[in-house]
Amino acid sequence: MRYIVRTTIKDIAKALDVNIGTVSRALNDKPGVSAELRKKIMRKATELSYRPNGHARGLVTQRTESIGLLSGAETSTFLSNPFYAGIFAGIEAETREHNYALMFASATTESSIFDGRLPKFIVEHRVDGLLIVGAVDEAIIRLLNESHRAFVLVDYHLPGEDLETVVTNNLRGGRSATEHLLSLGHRHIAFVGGTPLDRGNFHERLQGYRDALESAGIAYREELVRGGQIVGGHDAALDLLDAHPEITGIVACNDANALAAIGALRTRSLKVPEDVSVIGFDDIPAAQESWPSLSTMRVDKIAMGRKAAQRLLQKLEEGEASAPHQIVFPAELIVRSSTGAPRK
Amino acid sequence: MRYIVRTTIKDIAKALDVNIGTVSRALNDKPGVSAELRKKIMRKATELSYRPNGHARGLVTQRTESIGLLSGAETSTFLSNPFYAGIFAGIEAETREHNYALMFASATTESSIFDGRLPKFIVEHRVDGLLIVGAVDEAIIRLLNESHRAFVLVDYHLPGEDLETVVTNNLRGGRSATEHLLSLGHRHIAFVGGTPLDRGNFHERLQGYRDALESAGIAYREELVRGGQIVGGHDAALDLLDAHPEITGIVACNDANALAAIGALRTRSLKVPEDVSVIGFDDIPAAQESWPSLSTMRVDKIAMGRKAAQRLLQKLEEGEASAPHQIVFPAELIVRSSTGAPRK
DNA sequence: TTGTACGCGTTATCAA
DNA sequence: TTGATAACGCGTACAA
Repeated sequence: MRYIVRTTIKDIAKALDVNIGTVSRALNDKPGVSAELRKKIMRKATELSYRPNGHARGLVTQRTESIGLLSGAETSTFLSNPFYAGIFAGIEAETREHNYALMFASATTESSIFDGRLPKFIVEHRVDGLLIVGAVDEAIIRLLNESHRAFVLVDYHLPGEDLETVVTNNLRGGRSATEHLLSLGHRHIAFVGGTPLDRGNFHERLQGYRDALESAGIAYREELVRGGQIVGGHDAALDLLDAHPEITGIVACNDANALAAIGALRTRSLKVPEDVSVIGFDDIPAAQESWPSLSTMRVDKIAMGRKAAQRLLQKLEEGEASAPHQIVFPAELIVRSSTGAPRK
Repeated sequence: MRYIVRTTIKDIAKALDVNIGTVSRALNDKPGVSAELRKKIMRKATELSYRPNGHARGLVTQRTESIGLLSGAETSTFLSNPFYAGIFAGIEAETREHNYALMFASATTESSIFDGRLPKFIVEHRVDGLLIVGAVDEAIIRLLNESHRAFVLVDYHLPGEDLETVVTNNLRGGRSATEHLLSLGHRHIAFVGGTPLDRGNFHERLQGYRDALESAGIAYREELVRGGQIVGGHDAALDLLDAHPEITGIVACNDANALAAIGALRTRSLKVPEDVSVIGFDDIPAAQESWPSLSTMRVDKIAMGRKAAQRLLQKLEEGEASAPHQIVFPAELIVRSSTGAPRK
């Protein structure tokens, strides 16, 4: 479906009676063109509203000047997660500022590593590099790595592998969240939500929770920990509260689960924070808008996205020489109204 | 940054001692190749893990087999709007299933129509067509239309223009929402939220509200209508409630504003729905998860996104001949627990 | 400083 | 059915 004949460097060359090589050099700011002629060419280019043809250029330069964002989760899940949405926004901003185009696709686990199921833009090399956000199939990452494709993992890492990553300091964050409750005087603190809980981000946050308890001289009680999906956060909290009425504080694996837990407390007519304090993780927009507003560990999602994109673009410039960085973003304690002193 | 020499049809041709033309035909399922040779070529292709080069192909076919998603809002605003996120997901699904790649960019108003500020993939014709989601600068739409680019407007339309659009039936939806409250016995019904309110979706929903009142023989009172941003939905509702304590029902321009209004009611210690009923619009995930769960007008966002992508792809196939469709999706009343009979 | 010409990988047209 | 070859638009090494 093409109606319009686009102008090419050939047209410009013809109009000015110069050679296409000269036009190409002028347009690309390359040396070897007199200032005068260069100006004339530029003027003619805008006059004819010339736009470079990405295909032709890519064919010779072997570069696309676009990068791909690969989601580890199903698209709707990915986008409806405010954490990932923030990272996406950061990536988009940085990408645009560097005049790269951005492609999007999701690589769900079912899609396996068979090429046909991998996003088209990866298979067909239509991007110079990849930003992989969230947990994707290890096999895919290995495949990409072995075929020397440039990529950066965001909010995910393969323990023990020396890959380019941008992640949150979950361990310290989980610890800080717990310490906040401890400092308020809480002693019976539960941990809710998170799947999986035996590895990944939530595991690290849980580990931070354990560390904080230990440092405070409080025994870790496995029965005060309940994993589960977001909606399950509600049920998990109900279970816990019914079985362990001594609980006065809850550390949630993320804000969504924290909000679900607050819903559960409401079901039991328990007040937040008078009866039970709740702290989340991520600082999604809803944390501020909810009632009561949610104390949480803030992660600068935009900055993470931007940083990841920066690293990728740098990698693309430096080429193979570039040594992998592992960048860790801190989580900052934000105290709002869902946490307070424990009930007497 | 290329480390690997990709195999081309030339390699396959050489390996099998046939001509590249033959290889091309075989690989593209074109006639003119013996079944036997075709099979041999296919086998060799997988053996050498051949991947077509999009640039080379695009250069000759003038097609990219990718489409662009253009957001009318700033990326973070766009993504954090569950309505748009749903549409995005629908678009992505449909696009992937048709084996098209998807590019993303936002066209905020400040970016004006100067080419340099338009997303790269549009300027450089790196997509075959565009899905424009939400309100973008009219000048951009005109520009695209005049240059005969293929595009579909989603959740937006230019009144009076015969463009390809996929929108929600806001008028009827606003009417249904209001009628729901009327049928419960409410007589003092306010309308909150929405910017702008003098045009676009929210205007149409407001119009539906007016129509419903009129049909019920209830005078429209301008003082019961308050526009405003989402966060402002809270303040708008507070204003209204303080000035007009007779209000027993609220129609919100969308779910986000409805939830904000509920927050406002809580601030005034008014119960939902016992004291005041609230109904939203869109049926975002939070509508179901909130407390009380929100009655709303459901819009099938995924289906809208899919439909829009379908139309675009069809347009691309049919070419100029394709007459613009204006597709209108209904909004379905979902009754949850935020609406009930008015207080006595 | 400017021009020439080749090649990037593919499709398509024509001839064999 | 198969082969040869000319585009497609651009960048660039080399020649002038």
